[in-house]
This record gives sequence, structure tokens and C-alpha cells, in this order.
Amino acid sequence: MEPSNRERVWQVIHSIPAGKVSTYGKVAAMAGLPNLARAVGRYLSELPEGSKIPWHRVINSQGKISFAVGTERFLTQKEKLQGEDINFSNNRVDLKTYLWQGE
DNA sequence: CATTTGACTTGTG
DNA sequence: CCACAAGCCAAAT
Repeated sequence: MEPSNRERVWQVIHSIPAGKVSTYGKVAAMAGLPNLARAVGRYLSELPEGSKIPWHRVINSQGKISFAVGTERFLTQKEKLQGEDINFSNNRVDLKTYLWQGE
């Protein structure tokens, strides 16, 4: 059985090292799905709660979390990122420093 | 099969 | 920085 796109995406996300982040488009591209940035977000939205996928290391191309500030998901992601030595500036991550561009 | 919706991206103004 | 539009894709209805 061939891995579905969702599984490939999960695998890519899983390869993001702690202390680094990636964007939806980047993850999609790394998974071999150049234009599936949205699909990546969809896959993450459907992640089982017990999943080991570090979805919190995936943010949008602006270096910001894709949730509205103050929402539970937003806070959860922010906390996790900060726990990985990722520094925020005004709800923004410095992609220049933390973006994972592959190996 | 057509429409809607969404954790997206990029370009314009 | 913010708003809008166009492009792209998957799953749900």
C-alpha cells in the first residue's frame, strides 16, 4: 500500500528537528506536494489527538501561527514552540532563524 | 458531479 | 500592516 499524501506530510513534519519550524508550503514541497500547502493544514486539522506529529512546528509563510490570537490552539502551539527554544516577537517567529529548509 | 470550506501562498494596492 | 483576489488541493455535503 502506497503512502497517502497525508502520511508523507506527517513524515516530513516528523522530520522537523526541535528548535526549528517550517511553513505549510515548505512542508508540502518537502513531501513532494508543491501546491498542497492547504492540504497540509487540512491533514493537521484531522490529526488524531494521540498523534506524535509535532504539528506545532508548522506555521504559515509569514512566520505566524495560523490561529487567531487568544484561541486555545494558538496558545498551545505558542507554548510548545517556546518550549523548544523558539523565540517569538509580537506573535511572530523569526523564520530567518528558525525556518527548517530541509537537511 | 457541483458547491462549500479551510491550520495556505503570493501578488497588488 | 491590512484587505482583497486568484491559484491550488482535499474532504464533506
